[in-house]
Amino acid sequence: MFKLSKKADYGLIAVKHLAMHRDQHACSATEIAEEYGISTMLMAKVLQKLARQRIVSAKHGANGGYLLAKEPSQISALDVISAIDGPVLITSCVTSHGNCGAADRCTVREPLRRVNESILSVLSTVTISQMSEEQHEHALVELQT
Amino acid sequence: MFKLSKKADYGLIAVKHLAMHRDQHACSATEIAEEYGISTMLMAKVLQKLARQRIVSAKHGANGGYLLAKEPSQISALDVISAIDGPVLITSCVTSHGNCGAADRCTVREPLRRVNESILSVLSTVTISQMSEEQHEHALVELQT
DNA sequence: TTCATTTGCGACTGATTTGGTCTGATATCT
DNA sequence: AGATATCAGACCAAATCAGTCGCAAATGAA
Repeated sequence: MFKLSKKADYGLIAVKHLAMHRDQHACSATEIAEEYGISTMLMAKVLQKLARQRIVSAKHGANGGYLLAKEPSQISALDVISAIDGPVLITSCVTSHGNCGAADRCTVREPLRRVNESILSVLSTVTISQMSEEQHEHALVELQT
Repeated sequence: MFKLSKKADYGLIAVKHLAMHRDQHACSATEIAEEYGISTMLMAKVLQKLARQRIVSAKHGANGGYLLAKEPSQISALDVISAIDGPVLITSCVTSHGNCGAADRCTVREPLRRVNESILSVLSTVTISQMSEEQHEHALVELQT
């Protein structure tokens, strides 16, 4: 129903946390999870996915944990969300390979594809550094109607 | 995972169908469902929700069916989607009444609220009449960063 | 070297959501 | 009266999601 998964939500929280604590020690999954009252196990799983996509870098061992792998301004909300939940597709039809079987008859496919791209555009415009700022400027995103 | 429900998808198909057949006879749920290879029962249910939100108007009885209740240019994709699936909220935290319990600690709440509004803006900018056109202009949507 | 700490990964379970069906009622036209 | 539609809600099965567990591998410190 057009909702972010909790995992993606937690991912954004974690990445923002790392952005705010950068140049300090690496943050362990446990540390982050406890700070926000999230299950340790689940936060660990989320951070693993972020690490696999090279959004954060992991450090094993005692006093290990996670660090941002890029500048906060180079990480978009879309990066985080799709690292955790896979590609953002508002309909199942939009996929490259599989289609909904009624693709030939389906008249909303193409309009929805454009809506999808607008949403991708919104999500990729929002960066972690923007999410960490107090002040908020305005930007314009091209909507392909 | 940020996907439109199938019901919302079917709703858009149905409304677009009605837009293309306006000034003709009323279209029954069965007629629309068969044209696109969708379960009749399910399409009926979708149309009922659209009727309850006054997006389409229903006509009972033989030769009855549904007609658009407004001009296609006055119906947005958001209207259709939220009529079927309820309000579009990308996180559960964003709700008016309930919050996620960790609201005070949650640092992504406010940024996500702005992303949510940008998405609402995208969806409300796309109208059924636009979805029926072949030619597509470009519009600008303000993104609140 | 040994041990505690921490990430990495896959399997698993339970809860929630969603897709889809069925039944019965009500309205309307012929 | 009878055929055709919508209306409403209960209902079920399948898919998805949240969250847990166990075990392996890497690393740092005593």
